[in-house]
Amino acid sequence: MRLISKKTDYAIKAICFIAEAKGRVVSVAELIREFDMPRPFLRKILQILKKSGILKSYKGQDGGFTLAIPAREIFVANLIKIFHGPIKLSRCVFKERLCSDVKTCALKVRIDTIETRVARELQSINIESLLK
Amino acid sequence: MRLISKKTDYAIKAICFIAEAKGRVVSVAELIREFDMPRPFLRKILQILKKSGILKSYKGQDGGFTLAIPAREIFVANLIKIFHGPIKLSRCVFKERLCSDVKTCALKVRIDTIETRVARELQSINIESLLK
DNA sequence: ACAAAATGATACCAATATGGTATCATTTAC
DNA sequence: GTAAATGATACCATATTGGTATCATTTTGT
Repeated sequence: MRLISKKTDYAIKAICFIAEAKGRVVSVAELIREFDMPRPFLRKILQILKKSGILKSYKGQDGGFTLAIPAREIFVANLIKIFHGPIKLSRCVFKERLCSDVKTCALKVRIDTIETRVARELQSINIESLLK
Repeated sequence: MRLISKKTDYAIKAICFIAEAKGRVVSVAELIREFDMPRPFLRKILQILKKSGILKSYKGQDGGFTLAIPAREIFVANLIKIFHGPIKLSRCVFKERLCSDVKTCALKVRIDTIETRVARELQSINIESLLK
């Protein structure tokens, strides 16, 4: 029951570092010199971020990554979604046999409220606000 | 990344039903007649709830369960904690090498704020409010 | 041309959490 | 004494998470 997994955590740190490089291409080698992350795992994460349009990549010697979009437009909620899908704090109980059950629905309404609020807050945290 | 797992879900439904029985001893047989839950799984859940002091149990024929404490004093947050441990939305990054990292801490503060709020809300939902 | 250094793609593996099953022991009511 | 209930415990299946390994491709520098 974690909002921030290793993947998200590594991704945030790497993106912050790349953002601070201000357009200079940053390689995985440089990132693992800076952070304590397993190289192949980080590579996989960066590849996913590239496919998701968060990073741009450059192959070949002196290759690496830059931001594909401004740091201000990258939100923590986006990253969580990329690695773990939509934020769903409770399963959809409506598919169950007893979906009309008052107890379940009364609870679902309240969990949904919490969920919406959490999602909104995560959507409000962008990478730019984590820099410096 | 679910707040309400199957265990918690089944537990809540079962506790609500037992609460509505108003002191009458309720057996597993009766519960699975009412709800669509796997018998051995539910048994395990109820045993844990008994050990946790939420339910009282009665062995032997005509045995079963009653509430050990009033429905008003059983909170959803308690149940989540029983089955999944303390609600921790982010891992403790302070143990990591780069714990003094500004980015990480800036994020941690914000995640912690969300976490505290979620925990408080879950702590405010008691079983009594889900009855009828 | 070629080697080095980088990412791209992909397959695989280990640990953990979750959801669930099965079995036997013990207790109690009739 | 038997049936019906919980107590205890061991086991299993699946999904998720975290991580490794390998080879292909691209680019730079000589």
